[in-house]
Amino acid sequence: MGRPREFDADDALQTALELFWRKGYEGTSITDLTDGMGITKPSLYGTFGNKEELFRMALARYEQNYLAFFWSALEQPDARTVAFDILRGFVEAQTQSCNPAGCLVVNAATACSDAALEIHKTIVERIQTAQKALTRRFERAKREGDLPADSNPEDLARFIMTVQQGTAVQASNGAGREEIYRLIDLAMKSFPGQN
Amino acid sequence: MGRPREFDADDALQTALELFWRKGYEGTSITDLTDGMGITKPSLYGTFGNKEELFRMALARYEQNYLAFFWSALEQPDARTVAFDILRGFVEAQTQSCNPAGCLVVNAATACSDAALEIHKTIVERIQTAQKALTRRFERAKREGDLPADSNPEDLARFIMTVQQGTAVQASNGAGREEIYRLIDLAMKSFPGQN
DNA sequence: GACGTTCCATACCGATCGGTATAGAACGGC
DNA sequence: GCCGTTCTATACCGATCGGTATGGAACGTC
Repeated sequence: MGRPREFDADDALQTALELFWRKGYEGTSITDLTDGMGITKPSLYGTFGNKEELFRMALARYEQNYLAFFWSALEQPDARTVAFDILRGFVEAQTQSCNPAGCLVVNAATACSDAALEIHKTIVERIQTAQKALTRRFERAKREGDLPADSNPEDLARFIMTVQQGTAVQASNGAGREEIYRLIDLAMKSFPGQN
Repeated sequence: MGRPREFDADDALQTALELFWRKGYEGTSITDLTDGMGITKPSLYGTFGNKEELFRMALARYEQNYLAFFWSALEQPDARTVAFDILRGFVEAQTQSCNPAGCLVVNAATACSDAALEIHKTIVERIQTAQKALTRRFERAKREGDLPADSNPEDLARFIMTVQQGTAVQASNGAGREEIYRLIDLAMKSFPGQN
């Protein structure tokens, strides 16, 4: 039924993801995308809807391929391991030499034009969702006696997310993986638990 | 000698600064600028050169008005006070209710289009300059016995900068001043010195 | 009051933005 | 071989991008 498409939609989406990752949502033009993906504009619009929908698909792929560790880290037995695994996982995702440095989500989380407000809103929601999930996990840890009674789960979750966001900026600006590993070792000294 | 300009260049620059701060370099169009500043395009180009030069002037003003505390904090007597004053100063600048949330520099430090590469390079240089100055200050502190002999000044400086960059993202995404104050109190537990 | 100078208002520039209409090429089903 | 369908190629759309040419209005100087 009909002419088969001459490109692999999955490969094309991966390419779009890497372009958005490296250049941001607004910094990536349709021409950048079609050139990189090796397809024409009607193919892009026919397959992915429009630029915003394409970005959302790329974001979903990014979360699935590069941020999935976050949700499994939540299942670690104690709060300190949860926190450390999350930070290590983020750093790995942000400093793979075969991928753009930094984090697609953080890159899209700061200033943006009026035209990109909807995308920005989605990004902020995603961050809040993760931060809330981490807060819930730390609340559980506190109930389980895993975190001290005087600790504040919300503050601890915000701290971990903040360090992650800071490392994303550092990675975008050229910091290496080993340096950032030392950084999170240092940051973990603020976290309650085995000193 | 000639007709006097009908607007205050300083006010106009302040408005441009706030627009760039809120919407980013690429997200702010010339029309956004002229509308906000209440001037016409020839006036903008006659007074400020072009968009890139205007941004650089706005950046200089930003550093002067909102980041000057950084350089005076370096003169505090001990490393811990230096670090704490820097973090507090950043949070104050990023969470003033009369100004856009977040940090102009961090907003411009992540992903960007090819067209903005020069701006991005300048921003990264600025961050590196500050980070290096902080490293030098911590090296001095180590020599003075103010930091432990086994501490790594470069890592400590990177840590402070990373927390600052993370708080900028948090502020951009709506975190309040008090929450971020608690955050940096927590972060300072990783820093060598009194408890 | 004419003059050179500077600024402002309008209209315009080529290029690019995101997005689409049209037409032809490549397939499966009959 | 013909048909309906789905893809691709090209050309095009209005809007906006950053930036400028032109012409008149407002000044200080003489």
